[in-house]
Amino acid sequence: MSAPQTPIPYRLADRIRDAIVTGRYRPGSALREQSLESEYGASRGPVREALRLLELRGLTVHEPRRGFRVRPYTAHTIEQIYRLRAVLERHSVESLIGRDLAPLVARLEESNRRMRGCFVARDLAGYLQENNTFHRLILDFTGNEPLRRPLEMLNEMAEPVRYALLARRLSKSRSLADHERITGFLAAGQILDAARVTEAHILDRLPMAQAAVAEYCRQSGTAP
Amino acid sequence: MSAPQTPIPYRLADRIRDAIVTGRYRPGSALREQSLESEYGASRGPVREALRLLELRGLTVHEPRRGFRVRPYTAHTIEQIYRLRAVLERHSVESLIGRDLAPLVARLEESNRRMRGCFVARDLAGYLQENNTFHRLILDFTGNEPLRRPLEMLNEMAEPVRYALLARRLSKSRSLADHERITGFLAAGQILDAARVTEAHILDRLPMAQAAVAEYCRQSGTAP
DNA sequence: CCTACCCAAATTGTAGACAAGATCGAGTTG
DNA sequence: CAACTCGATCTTGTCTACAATTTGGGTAGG
Repeated sequence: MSAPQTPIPYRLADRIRDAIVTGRYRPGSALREQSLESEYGASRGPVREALRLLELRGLTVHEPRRGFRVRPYTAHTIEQIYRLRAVLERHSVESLIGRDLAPLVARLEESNRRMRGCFVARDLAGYLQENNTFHRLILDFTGNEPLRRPLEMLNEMAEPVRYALLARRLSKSRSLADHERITGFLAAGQILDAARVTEAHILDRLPMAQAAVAEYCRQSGTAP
Repeated sequence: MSAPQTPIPYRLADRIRDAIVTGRYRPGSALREQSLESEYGASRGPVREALRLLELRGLTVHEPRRGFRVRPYTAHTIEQIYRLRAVLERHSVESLIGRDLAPLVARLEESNRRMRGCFVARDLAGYLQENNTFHRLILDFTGNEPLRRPLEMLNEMAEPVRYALLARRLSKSRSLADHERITGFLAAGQILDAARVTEAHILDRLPMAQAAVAEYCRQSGTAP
């Protein structure tokens, strides 16, 4: 009768993720199993597993016998993440060549409408979420399974910085216009143009992200 | 006094990895904790962690309450993996722009010499390993940390197919010639040419990989 | 000031037990 | 005959407790 309950490590990973993204756990700081155990009321197994799940999502790093830490950042790292994301998102759009894009375009237009709604309502959280939805719709439609994990990883890695940006109210809405251009090109079957705009769409934000990363990083602890 | 030993899950993951790559565990087949426990003489904790480590390397997949399975493959998946690897390796070479490549070139030439040695000695295993070394040398030199995990993942995913190819003695040595061309371009500072050849170097092998994947896949178990 | 040793803290490994969910087959029903 | 239901059984999920290694840092001695 009750919905099949998702295992503790997954729910735990989401909660820890939020703490990382919102900056409560600083980049480079140690995540000690005992602390997390008592903080979240779970036992060792699930805690370790949650940390491994977060490693899979790019938010933690682990060194044997040294434990887990929040992934450390530098401005240079952020640049590498954004450039890589640009390349991969472009690749995902290019891989749409030869497909019937009508169903995808319909969903993208719907997403754009919702995003516009969030924009006029000043719902920044919803706006950001809809932004992620747009890119996820494309990725899902490609059906490119090997591409999913790397892209999700890079997106998660960039999420703390995006949150820092949000807190400063920067970058209010180049996104929506870009998304509408991309959707338009896809609707017209001009895939390569859509891919080019997608790449630029991501690279455009790099400067702001680099400005925000300084905010986000205080103690780095960039151990080799 | 004793050497600092690497934790059990890591050694265990390597052993299970070998069994997957060599085809002893078929793609899509279930990896049950109890079986692995008794087979390798470790207890459930380390076994579960080893399976998570392999998920991080792209060799296993996990569904909550259903357990771990060897990652299933299709010919289509292999194509996606190779195309993605081509894009990423190209990106890694392109990111060398503006660096002093002398130290890298020296190491690459050394690797090429070793590879030639393996070739004349008909040491196929060493040849394959040296092949991986070449690409790893470039990746390490870029210092692009966010790029490392995705590329290693895709490489590991392709490893079972590569092994199947090796078993059939196919594709004996376009690699060495390609590597020497790439090294030459890098030595001459022609990065973009090196990047182009790198991309082609990987895409060239796609047809053979697709031929081999049929060999490797017998029972797929491609559960949604 | 530097080195060697020692100790506290953290991670790692193991065992046992029970709960919760999934799998699969037998039996029943439409 | 097909589909569905109900359990028995297997597997994963979770917790507790204890032992073993290793790390990191502090202290004493040269």
